[in-house]
Amino acid sequence: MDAVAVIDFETTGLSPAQGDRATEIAAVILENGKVVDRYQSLMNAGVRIPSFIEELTGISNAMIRQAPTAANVMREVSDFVGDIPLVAHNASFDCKFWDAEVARINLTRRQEFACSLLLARRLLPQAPSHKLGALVEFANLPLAGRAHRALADAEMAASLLTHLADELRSRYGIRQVTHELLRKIQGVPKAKVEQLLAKHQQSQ
DNA sequence: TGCCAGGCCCTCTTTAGGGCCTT
Repeated sequence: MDAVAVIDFETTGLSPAQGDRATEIAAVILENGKVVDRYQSLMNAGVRIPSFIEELTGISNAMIRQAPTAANVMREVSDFVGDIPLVAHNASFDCKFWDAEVARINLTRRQEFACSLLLARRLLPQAPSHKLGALVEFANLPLAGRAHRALADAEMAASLLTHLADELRSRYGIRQVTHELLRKIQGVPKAKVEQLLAKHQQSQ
Protein backbone atom coordinates (compact mmCIF):
# COMPACT_ATOMS: atom_id res chain seq x y z
CA MET A 1 0.00 0.00 0.00
CA ASP A 2 1.24 3.50 -0.82
CA ALA A 3 1.95 5.74 2.15
CA VAL A 4 -0.95 6.76 4.36
CA ALA A 5 -0.90 8.88 7.53
CA VAL A 6 -2.87 7.31 10.38
CA ILE A 7 -3.88 9.99 12.85
CA ASP A 8 -5.56 10.19 16.24
CA PHE A 9 -6.78 13.15 18.30
CA GLU A 10 -7.37 13.41 22.01
CA THR A 11 -9.83 16.21 22.76
CA THR A 12 -11.83 17.86 25.53
CA GLY A 13 -15.06 16.31 24.24
CA LEU A 14 -16.96 15.07 21.23
CA SER A 15 -17.87 18.16 19.26
CA PRO A 16 -15.85 21.14 18.06
CA ALA A 17 -19.19 22.77 17.22
CA GLN A 18 -19.93 22.74 20.97
CA GLY A 19 -16.59 24.34 21.83
CA ASP A 20 -14.49 21.22 22.30
CA ARG A 21 -10.80 21.46 21.35
CA ALA A 22 -7.92 19.11 20.64
CA THR A 23 -5.46 18.32 23.44
CA GLU A 24 -3.11 15.90 21.67
CA ILE A 25 -2.49 14.59 18.16
CA ALA A 26 -0.38 11.79 16.75
CA ALA A 27 0.29 10.83 13.14
CA VAL A 28 2.17 7.75 11.95
CA ILE A 29 3.25 7.27 8.36
CA LEU A 30 2.46 3.72 7.24
CA GLU A 31 4.26 2.41 4.19
CA ASN A 32 4.00 -1.19 2.97
CA GLY A 33 2.73 -2.34 6.35
CA LYS A 34 5.51 -0.63 8.32
CA VAL A 35 5.43 2.55 10.40
CA VAL A 36 8.27 4.59 8.92
CA ASP A 37 7.76 7.93 10.73
CA ARG A 38 5.90 9.29 13.74
CA TYR A 39 4.67 12.67 15.04
CA GLN A 40 3.11 13.21 18.44
CA SER A 41 2.44 16.32 20.53
CA LEU A 42 0.24 17.58 23.30
CA MET A 43 -1.27 20.98 22.50
CA ASN A 44 -2.57 23.92 24.49
CA ALA A 45 -5.81 25.31 23.06
CA GLY A 46 -6.44 27.47 26.12
CA VAL A 47 -9.48 25.50 27.29
CA ARG A 48 -10.04 23.43 30.41
CA ILE A 49 -10.14 19.63 30.17
CA PRO A 50 -13.15 18.19 32.06
CA SER A 51 -12.12 15.89 34.91
CA PHE A 52 -13.71 12.78 33.40
CA ILE A 53 -11.67 13.35 30.22
CA GLU A 54 -8.52 13.78 32.32
CA GLU A 55 -9.28 10.36 33.82
CA LEU A 56 -10.10 8.81 30.43
CA THR A 57 -6.95 9.97 28.64
CA GLY A 58 -4.48 10.65 31.46
CA ILE A 59 -3.92 14.09 29.89
CA SER A 60 -4.21 16.67 32.67
CA ASN A 61 -4.71 20.42 32.67
CA ALA A 62 -1.20 20.74 34.16
CA MET A 63 0.28 18.83 31.19
CA ILE A 64 -1.57 21.02 28.69
CA ARG A 65 -0.43 24.26 30.35
CA GLN A 66 3.17 23.41 29.45
CA ALA A 67 2.38 22.24 25.90
CA PRO A 68 2.97 24.22 22.68
CA THR A 69 -0.01 26.12 21.30
CA ALA A 70 -2.63 24.30 19.23
CA ALA A 71 -1.80 26.62 16.32
CA ASN A 72 1.88 25.65 16.34
CA VAL A 73 1.15 21.94 16.69
CA MET A 74 -1.43 21.94 13.89
CA ARG A 75 1.03 23.75 11.60
CA GLU A 76 3.68 21.15 12.41
CA VAL A 77 1.45 18.13 11.93
CA SER A 78 0.04 19.55 8.69
CA ASP A 79 3.60 19.90 7.40
CA PHE A 80 4.43 16.41 8.68
CA VAL A 81 1.62 14.66 6.76
CA GLY A 82 1.84 16.91 3.67
CA ASP A 83 -0.37 15.52 0.90
CA ILE A 84 -0.36 11.93 2.19
CA PRO A 85 -3.92 10.55 2.42
CA LEU A 86 -5.28 10.24 5.96
CA VAL A 87 -6.79 7.37 7.93
CA ALA A 88 -8.41 7.37 11.39
CA HIS A 89 -10.58 5.06 13.48
CA ASN A 90 -14.05 6.60 13.27
CA ALA A 91 -12.66 9.19 10.88
CA SER A 92 -15.77 11.39 11.02
CA PHE A 93 -14.64 12.34 14.55
CA ASP A 94 -10.97 13.07 13.72
CA CYS A 95 -11.93 14.75 10.44
CA LYS A 96 -14.19 17.30 12.11
CA PHE A 97 -11.51 18.15 14.71
CA TRP A 98 -8.79 18.33 12.03
CA ASP A 99 -10.89 20.67 9.92
CA ALA A 100 -11.88 22.81 12.92
CA GLU A 101 -8.31 23.12 14.23
CA VAL A 102 -6.68 23.92 10.87
CA ALA A 103 -9.45 26.42 10.03
CA ARG A 104 -8.31 28.42 13.08
CA ILE A 105 -4.90 28.90 11.43
CA ASN A 106 -6.39 29.53 7.98
CA LEU A 107 -5.35 26.20 6.51
CA THR A 108 -7.52 23.70 4.66
CA ARG A 109 -7.19 19.95 4.47
CA ARG A 110 -5.57 18.80 1.24
CA GLN A 111 -6.51 15.11 1.32
CA GLU A 112 -9.33 12.71 2.11
CA PHE A 113 -9.80 10.50 5.16
CA ALA A 114 -10.40 6.75 5.08
CA CYS A 115 -12.02 5.17 8.14
CA SER A 116 -10.77 1.96 9.78
CA LEU A 117 -14.05 1.66 11.72
CA LEU A 118 -16.21 1.59 8.57
CA LEU A 119 -13.71 -0.79 6.94
CA ALA A 120 -13.64 -3.13 9.95
CA ARG A 121 -17.44 -3.28 10.04
CA ARG A 122 -17.33 -4.45 6.41
CA LEU A 123 -14.27 -6.72 6.49
CA LEU A 124 -14.48 -8.08 10.06
CA PRO A 125 -18.25 -8.25 10.64
CA GLN A 126 -17.72 -11.21 13.00
CA ALA A 127 -15.78 -9.11 15.53
CA PRO A 128 -17.76 -8.80 18.78
CA SER A 129 -17.13 -5.05 18.88
CA HIS A 130 -15.61 -2.55 16.46
CA LYS A 131 -14.01 -0.33 19.09
CA LEU A 132 -10.31 0.09 18.33
CA GLY A 133 -9.12 -1.82 21.41
CA ALA A 134 -11.56 -4.68 20.83
CA LEU A 135 -10.48 -5.04 17.18
CA VAL A 136 -6.81 -5.09 18.19
CA GLU A 137 -7.59 -7.90 20.63
CA PHE A 138 -9.82 -9.75 18.14
CA ALA A 139 -7.11 -9.71 15.44
CA ASN A 140 -4.30 -10.57 17.91
CA LEU A 141 -2.46 -7.35 17.15
CA PRO A 142 0.14 -5.95 19.56
CA LEU A 143 -0.89 -3.34 22.12
CA ALA A 144 1.01 -0.10 21.55
CA GLY A 145 0.82 1.60 24.95
CA ARG A 146 -1.83 3.34 27.02
CA ALA A 147 -5.17 3.37 25.21
CA HIS A 148 -6.64 6.85 24.76
CA ARG A 149 -3.25 8.43 24.21
CA ALA A 150 -2.82 9.71 20.69
CA LEU A 151 0.35 7.89 19.65
CA ALA A 152 -0.70 4.52 21.08
CA ASP A 153 -4.10 4.73 19.40
CA ALA A 154 -2.57 5.87 16.08
CA GLU A 155 -0.09 2.95 16.18
CA MET A 156 -2.90 0.48 16.94
CA ALA A 157 -5.10 1.92 14.17
CA ALA A 158 -2.11 1.56 11.82
CA SER A 159 -1.64 -2.11 12.71
CA LEU A 160 -5.40 -2.66 12.33
CA LEU A 161 -5.26 -1.06 8.87
CA THR A 162 -2.35 -3.32 7.94
CA HIS A 163 -4.39 -6.32 9.07
CA LEU A 164 -7.38 -5.18 6.99
CA ALA A 165 -5.13 -4.74 3.93
CA ASP A 166 -3.77 -8.27 4.51
CA GLU A 167 -7.37 -9.56 4.60
CA LEU A 168 -8.09 -7.84 1.27
CA ARG A 169 -5.06 -9.54 -0.29
CA SER A 170 -5.56 -13.02 1.19
CA ARG A 171 -9.35 -13.29 1.15
CA TYR A 172 -10.21 -11.29 -1.94
CA GLY A 173 -7.04 -11.52 -4.04
CA ILE A 174 -6.61 -7.75 -4.18
CA ARG A 175 -3.07 -7.11 -5.44
CA GLN A 176 -2.78 -3.39 -4.80
CA VAL A 177 -4.60 -1.99 -1.77
CA THR A 178 -4.91 1.76 -2.29
CA HIS A 179 -6.42 4.57 -0.23
CA GLU A 180 -8.85 5.07 -3.12
CA LEU A 181 -9.99 1.42 -2.87
CA LEU A 182 -10.41 1.76 0.91
CA ARG A 183 -12.65 4.80 0.32
CA LYS A 184 -14.70 2.82 -2.20
CA ILE A 185 -15.15 -0.09 0.22
CA GLN A 186 -16.20 2.11 3.12
CA GLY A 187 -18.60 3.98 0.84
CA VAL A 188 -20.72 1.05 -0.29
CA PRO A 189 -23.47 -0.56 1.82
CA LYS A 190 -22.21 -3.58 3.80
CA ALA A 191 -24.32 -5.92 1.65
CA LYS A 192 -22.56 -4.72 -1.52
CA VAL A 193 -18.95 -5.18 -0.34
CA GLU A 194 -18.50 -8.73 -1.68
CA GLN A 195 -19.84 -7.61 -5.07
CA LEU A 196 -17.51 -4.59 -5.18
CA LEU A 197 -14.44 -6.66 -4.30
CA ALA A 198 -15.28 -9.41 -6.81
CA LYS A 199 -15.60 -6.78 -9.52
CA HIS A 200 -12.37 -5.11 -8.43
CA GLN A 201 -10.52 -8.45 -8.46
CA GLN A 202 -11.65 -9.13 -12.04
CA SER A 203 -10.53 -5.68 -13.21
CA GLN A 204 -6.96 -6.07 -11.92
C1' DT B 1 -35.02 28.61 30.34
C1' DG B 2 -33.64 24.68 28.26
C1' DC B 3 -31.29 22.83 24.94
C1' DC B 4 -26.72 20.18 24.40
C1' DA B 5 -22.72 15.53 18.34
C1' DG B 6 -23.46 13.26 14.44
C1' DG B 7 -23.00 9.72 11.03
C1' DC B 8 -23.45 4.80 10.35
C1' DC B 9 -26.29 0.77 10.48
C1' DC B 10 -29.77 -2.55 11.96
C1' DT B 11 -34.66 -3.60 12.30
C1' DC B 12 -40.26 -5.46 14.97
C1' DT B 13 -37.85 0.12 8.72
C1' DT B 14 -38.54 3.95 4.95
C1' DT B 15 -44.56 8.53 7.94
C1' DA B 16 -38.62 5.77 13.07
C1' DG B 17 -36.04 4.49 16.84
C1' DG B 18 -32.04 3.20 19.05
C1' DG B 19 -27.24 1.19 19.58
C1' DC B 20 -22.48 1.89 18.17
C1' DC B 21 -18.18 4.65 17.93
C1' DT B 22 -15.09 8.66 18.63
C1' DT B 23 -13.41 12.18 23.54
